Amino acid sequence: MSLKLYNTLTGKKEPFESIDDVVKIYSCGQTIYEDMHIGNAKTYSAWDVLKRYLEWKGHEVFQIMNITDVGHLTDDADQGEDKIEKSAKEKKLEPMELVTKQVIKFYKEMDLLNMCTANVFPRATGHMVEMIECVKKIIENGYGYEVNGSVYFDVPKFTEEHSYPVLGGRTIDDLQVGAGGRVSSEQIQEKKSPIDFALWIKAPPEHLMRWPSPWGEGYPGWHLECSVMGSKYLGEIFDIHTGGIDHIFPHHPNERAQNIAMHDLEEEPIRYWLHSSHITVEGEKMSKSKGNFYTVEELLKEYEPSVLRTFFAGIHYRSHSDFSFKSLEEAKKKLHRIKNTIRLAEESEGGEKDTLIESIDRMRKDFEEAMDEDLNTPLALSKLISFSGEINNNLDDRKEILEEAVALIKELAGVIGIELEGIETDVKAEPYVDLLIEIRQKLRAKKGYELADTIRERLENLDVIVEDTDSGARWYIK
RNA sequence: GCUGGGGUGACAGAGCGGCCAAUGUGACCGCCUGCAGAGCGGUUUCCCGGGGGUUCGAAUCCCUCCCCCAGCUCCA
Repeated sequence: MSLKLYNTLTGKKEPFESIDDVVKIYSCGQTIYEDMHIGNAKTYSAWDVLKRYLEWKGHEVFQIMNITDVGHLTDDADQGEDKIEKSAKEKKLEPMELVTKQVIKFYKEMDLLNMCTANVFPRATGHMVEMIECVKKIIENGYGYEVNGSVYFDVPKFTEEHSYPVLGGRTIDDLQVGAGGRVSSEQIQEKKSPIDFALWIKAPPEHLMRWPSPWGEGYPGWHLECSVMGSKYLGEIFDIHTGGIDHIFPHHPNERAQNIAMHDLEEEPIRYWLHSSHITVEGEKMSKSKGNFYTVEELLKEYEPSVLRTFFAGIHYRSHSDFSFKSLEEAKKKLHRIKNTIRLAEESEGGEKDTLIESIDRMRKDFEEAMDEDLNTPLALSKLISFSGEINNNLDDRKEILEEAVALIKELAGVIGIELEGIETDVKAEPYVDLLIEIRQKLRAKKGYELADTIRERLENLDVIVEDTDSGARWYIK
């Protein structure tokens, strides 16, 4: 069975074949001037799953995710203010100070969400030398020109010799941002063609983030870092490039053109382009002005990371989907169901049957089939939940079979990013809770239900769930 | 306007030519419980935006109409 992926470059689902033994993936990461929000996390989760699934299928994977720590511009067409600078000024921080804080937070949250799996998280500012070299090469190869300390990519020249497949059905004319006379700045006017874009931008005097270059002090254009870091860590030609749907245009086509221009390539530099759809919040586009902007930080105060990952797994990466607390609650319940099964199976003594053997085989196949179809995690998840039901129905299977089934659930859930290991009772609290439970059992035996119920309620308030069963009471931490 | 993705049971969401349309949630009923929880079983009817076509057969393919959503300054 082979994995099929929807390739934006061709607009088709294609069987995935890697160029060589190691699958190389570039994932567009974050511009690090603000906190990670639910939408960012949704996208990163998709690429984390991509990596995990490829590895599960036996590939070796090398994935990088860039961290943009030199700001892009707030305005269109290489104009306006640098977002990192802007945010730093507002917070009265040195730009790199802001970046440092945000990067630490980013890693922490990625780790909490179980998606800190990229092999390298390269940062733009750490690759200034390479970026300058890249610009030089593009000029040498005849696709770039300098004007007044800025360097532009010569799009018309490029299209004479190379294709410019604008991803997602856009046309090259769409590059003409600001060409309608709306924006009339010096920098736009100095371009040879309105569809050219900046490789290197001359820094105005007040600009804080600046680096010396052969063309004077400046800073890199938006698309440059991705071309440079991709080539550096993954090579001139590599397998997969991922990003948000918003990057379909113009970022990715420009990045692709740069890759070709800098290495003077004849062939396609990147084979598969994957794009993840955005999520809306309660039916509306997420935006700060609407106040429906949820950060990972605040959501993690209310929900454990696995709940978020279950929520993400429940949506296909290319589908539009809606985030709401209701949907998070649903995700929480799904997770609960799976966890419950694991508990029940682990607690079971086992019996003589081996009914589950077949289900285990089928589960594996179903999972792979679902995931092979362009990473259909919602289907995979639903299969996992059905499988939980089957286990619940066969808790009297042989113990080793139950163990195998549980191991499989953990393994497969792990592939779609849901961490199921380590749901243990709090060791320190254990003897005290046991004591309370014991007392409660004695009360129940004497029909002292009122107090017994109080104990149960009070424990529940402390996130300790008590359940009475035929063979006595058991408890776990919520 | 342009480009792309969609419209499936109360809701969320799979299915993309034929195995009486997954799965979860909600609601209701039953079993089990002192009660609850968890678990199990059942019910939630005739269904797949409208119309036309292709086919022995369509939610699935084609045409057409209607309606949503996203992208089109930077954004995951």
